[in-house]
Amino acid sequence: MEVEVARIPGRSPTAPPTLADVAERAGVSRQTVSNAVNNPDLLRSDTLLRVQEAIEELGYLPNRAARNLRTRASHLVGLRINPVQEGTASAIMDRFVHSLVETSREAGKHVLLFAGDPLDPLAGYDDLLRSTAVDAFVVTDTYLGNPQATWLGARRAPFVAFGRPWDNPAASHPWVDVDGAAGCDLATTHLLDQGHERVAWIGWRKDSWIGEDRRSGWTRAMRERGLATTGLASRVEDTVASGRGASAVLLDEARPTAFVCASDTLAMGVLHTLAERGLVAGRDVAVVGFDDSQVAQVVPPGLTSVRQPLEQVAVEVVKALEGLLAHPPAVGPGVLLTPTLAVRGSSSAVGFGS
Amino acid sequence: MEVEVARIPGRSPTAPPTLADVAERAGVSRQTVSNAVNNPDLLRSDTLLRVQEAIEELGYLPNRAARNLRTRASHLVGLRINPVQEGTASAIMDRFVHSLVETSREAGKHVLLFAGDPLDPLAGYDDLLRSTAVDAFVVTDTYLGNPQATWLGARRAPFVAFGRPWDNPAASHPWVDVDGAAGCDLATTHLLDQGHERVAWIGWRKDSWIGEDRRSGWTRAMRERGLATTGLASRVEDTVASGRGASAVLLDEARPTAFVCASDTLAMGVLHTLAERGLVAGRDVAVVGFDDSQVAQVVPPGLTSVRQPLEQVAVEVVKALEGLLAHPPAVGPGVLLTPTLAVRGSSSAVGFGS
DNA sequence: CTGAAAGCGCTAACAT
DNA sequence: ATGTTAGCGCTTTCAG
Repeated sequence: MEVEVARIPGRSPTAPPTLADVAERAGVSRQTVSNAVNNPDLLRSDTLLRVQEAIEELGYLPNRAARNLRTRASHLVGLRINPVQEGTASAIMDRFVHSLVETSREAGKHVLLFAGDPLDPLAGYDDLLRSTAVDAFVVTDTYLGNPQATWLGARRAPFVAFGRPWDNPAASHPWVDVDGAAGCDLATTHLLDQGHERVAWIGWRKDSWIGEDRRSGWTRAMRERGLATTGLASRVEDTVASGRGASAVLLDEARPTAFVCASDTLAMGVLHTLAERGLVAGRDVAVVGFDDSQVAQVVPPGLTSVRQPLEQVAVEVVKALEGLLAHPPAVGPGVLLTPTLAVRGSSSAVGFGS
Repeated sequence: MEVEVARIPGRSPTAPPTLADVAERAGVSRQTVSNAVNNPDLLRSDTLLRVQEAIEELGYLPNRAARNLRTRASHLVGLRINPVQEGTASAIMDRFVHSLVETSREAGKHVLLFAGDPLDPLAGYDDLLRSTAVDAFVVTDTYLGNPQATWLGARRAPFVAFGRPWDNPAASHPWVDVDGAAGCDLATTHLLDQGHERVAWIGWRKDSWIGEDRRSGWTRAMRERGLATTGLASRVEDTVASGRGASAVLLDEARPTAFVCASDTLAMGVLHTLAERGLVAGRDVAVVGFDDSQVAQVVPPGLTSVRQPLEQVAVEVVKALEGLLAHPPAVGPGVLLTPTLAVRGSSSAVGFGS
């Protein structure tokens, strides 16, 4: 296929134009072009215009590598991703990653992905840092406290955490998190408002900070109405099978009429139990999950679920990144966002019919 | 918090060591260090060892920006991601992205994410290309043919497509794809083997190449057994609601005992209809989806689904990228991989009970 | 407000 | 097998 390409005089037709090309075309020095791009207000308006025209005509865009070398910044943000957990519902990262990419672009940054060994929370960071491949990191897996924080802190690596520094509330790094307790309070209150009184909890084991936080929302909402929680809670692993098992036991022993779960995965386990017993979610027993995963959105009759405001999280994370990378660096306080509740058929009759 | 950091003599404690630092320490020239890193076989083994020791001691890693500038390569691969479709089941990208990141790392590349306007298949590519931010692209959304191919081709931008060049089978760019027809043949045959004879199809509208490909697998399998397909097929949009509506109509008018769907999203629609009518998936009516999404894995009683070998796809994509970026570039033929079937409760009694 | 000079850290080409 | 020279394209001094 033959294609028309604007030829840049004196250069290979495929080589992108450089600052020098633009300068020549506009009849100014290279520095002036650089200023036109980075500090337009330094130029007289007519020169500026002439340079901008030349830039336009040549389709000039600054060479990243050169700029990065000079400014010691890559405008890249590293994000570590873990393997997708098969058989799990919570695909929260998907939504977060997209929001982060979108928001980063508006801040002139791009997101660089790297893989992590799930067993080693530190793997992968070091190389990128030492090779100056990224300016900063977004750290997401802070569920086990975050060893990254102290480690990255020690290397003076700028990073923003999505997740609170559970093990060290006084930590000085910027973080953004979603209030899990508020979310579960919301979920529980929603169920109580529907007339439920025996609302069970299925959550994670006690060593999970996030799990305890979410659970506290359930406890709080129950206590607020003067309802007992004894015997209504279960702590298991985050798998469908565990949710299934826990809900079966709870139904037998505590006769709850509703379940609040620490994750959509667990909630799906409850739906399994209900299906097994010929019970209908939303009619016979109400169920609420956490994360508003795609699963929650499409499973019949729709799983009510706590939805994290990931778009907002991304905005705050990028804001924090910009502060962090500014001169001088500015670190604001942690940001705690409030989730919402996506109500569907599993917790209301509304989902039935149409 | 006070931290011990190895001080590099003569430099700011935070500045990473450079080639020159290593050279000085090892008592060789900078070029020799460069060779030690990039062409170790050029060095005498004892010098190599000495240099490697110095590298080790200083924790030296080449500065990416400098290397990129010099070699005119970023070792970055651009991948455009689209917003997560809410209310949809197919989260195939998640798995693919992770595989790609893993495989790329082994090839010394990283994945750079950028956002795309779903309405403009070309958006975002240009800037990255002209600013030399990436060496190549992985193009995934080839479902509408791929305008990117001709566009990127015209700019001499190296890219590998995940997806066939449907509109131009003779296209000369490298591509990797999964045989959708084979997948649906597999799914249909699986159902026929269970004794089903009236196997319905719910797929996409005719203008979707991928949809037609998948559908042809169903047709093929049915014909092979001498079964009629008339009245058993429906073409709708890829939403849960459409799958629900289509399955309701088909059940009323054609009395199928099984459904093969072009996506898990549509299959979930079928499950909705079954739930509405008090029918049990896998016992009363069999259902098979496509993509083996998380939804398929966790919905009761488990949705049988065609699983794309995304890890393999990633491997082939990276292989193609390496060929493309080699000197001279080597473009192999398109690679077509065969999916497998993840069998679950929705198409067999096996899923029941435990 | 604009231009000239220097150098970021690295590697390709050549010289030894 | 190792060292020397030059320069990738840009921005940060510093002069004019």
